Amino acid sequence: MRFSRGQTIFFEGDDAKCFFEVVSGTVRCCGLIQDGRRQIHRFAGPGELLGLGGEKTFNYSAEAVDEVVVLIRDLSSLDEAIGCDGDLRRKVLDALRSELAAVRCHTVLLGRMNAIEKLAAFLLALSTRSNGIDSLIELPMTRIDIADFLGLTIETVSRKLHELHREGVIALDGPNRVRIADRRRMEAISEAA
Amino acid sequence: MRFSRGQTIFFEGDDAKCFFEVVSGTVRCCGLIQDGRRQIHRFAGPGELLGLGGEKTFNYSAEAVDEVVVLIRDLSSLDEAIGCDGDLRRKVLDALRSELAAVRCHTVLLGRMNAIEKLAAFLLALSTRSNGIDSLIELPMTRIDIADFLGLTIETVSRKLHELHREGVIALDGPNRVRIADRRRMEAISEAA
DNA sequence: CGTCATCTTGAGTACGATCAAGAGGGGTGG
DNA sequence: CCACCCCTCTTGATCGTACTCAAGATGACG
Repeated sequence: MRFSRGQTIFFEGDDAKCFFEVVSGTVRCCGLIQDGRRQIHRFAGPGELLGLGGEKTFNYSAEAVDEVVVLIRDLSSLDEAIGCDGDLRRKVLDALRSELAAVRCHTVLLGRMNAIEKLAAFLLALSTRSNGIDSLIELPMTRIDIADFLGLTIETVSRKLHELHREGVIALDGPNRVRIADRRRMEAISEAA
Repeated sequence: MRFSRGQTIFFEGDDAKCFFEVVSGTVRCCGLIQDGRRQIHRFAGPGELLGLGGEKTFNYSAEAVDEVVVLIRDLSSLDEAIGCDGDLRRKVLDALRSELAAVRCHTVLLGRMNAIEKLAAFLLALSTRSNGIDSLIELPMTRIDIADFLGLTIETVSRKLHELHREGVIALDGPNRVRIADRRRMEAISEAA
């Protein structure tokens, strides 16, 4: 199943009849408060599973950040299937556990880091997730997405990005491309646990 | 197994050989950054499971907030046991899912609420969790714990608590006892999704 | 009664938000 | 091909909330 930039994959509150596996592209998972404030919990990339939260309805919304392809799987029979199929069981449990670990890490970032530490930690996480070796980072998401992920405003994201640039820690090649120039300093700034 | 106020149940980084079920008392689960800043992910009460994160080592620390009794369970055989035992499977999956839902909710609070909204949401959650009906809330944890849970400082927690009191939304009966005087206003303040 | 830890309160500061304006870039249509 | 529009991003000025630093109050315990 294919979704294009900005399309919603599922809404918070929808009946959770199925779960999803991201094949390509990036998905943002977000929660809202009534006056429109938004908090993105997670950017999900290829291989990651969505919608395992597992109550009757989804408790967050999922939207396509760019061109996204997902597999749709039936959720109703998952619990029993987990019992039978060891591989599936491991896959689902691993997905839940790594999501839990990631969101705990994110919690520390949101509650206890300042703006520049948040940015540095975010960029480093993207770097290790996508390229592994290369220091070039593609940002498929807009400043709004980054801000809503880090608990900041778009202006602060922009300012701190350029501050990192002025200090020689990163190079900016257009708004959506960043290169880590000084990984050591970057890690020092985001001294996360 | 019994722990008293302030004792550590397990450390971040310890080998995760077992998991825990809280029998009585309150446990705080927290992550740290190197300079000592702390973020509490969760307060776990009776019936809740700890340590299901499931990597080789724990990725957070658990400490007793007050007098705590926990059951210790072997983790090594859990994956297979989940395959055999449907009740256990449901219990573990439910625990993972509700923890995930709670931490997502917490993420919105940390990233997108201001101090007074955080306090109101925190007190309401405590109220529904413990008493259900009664509006009296016991706070087993100190201001430091509350601050580290909400991503605030102890001074701000104290100030905002007294602000809610001045406005007639809550009554304060000593530092560790709060009564919700005007639940409607409370919910309006914490208009969480 | 004294000590220690926790909590409260005040004054000043700083960080990030808000408000506002302008720059860049891509797409569409004339 | 250029002009225009729209959307995103950047940059500046000001403001406000929560933090920091500091001192005092409260309560538990020996």
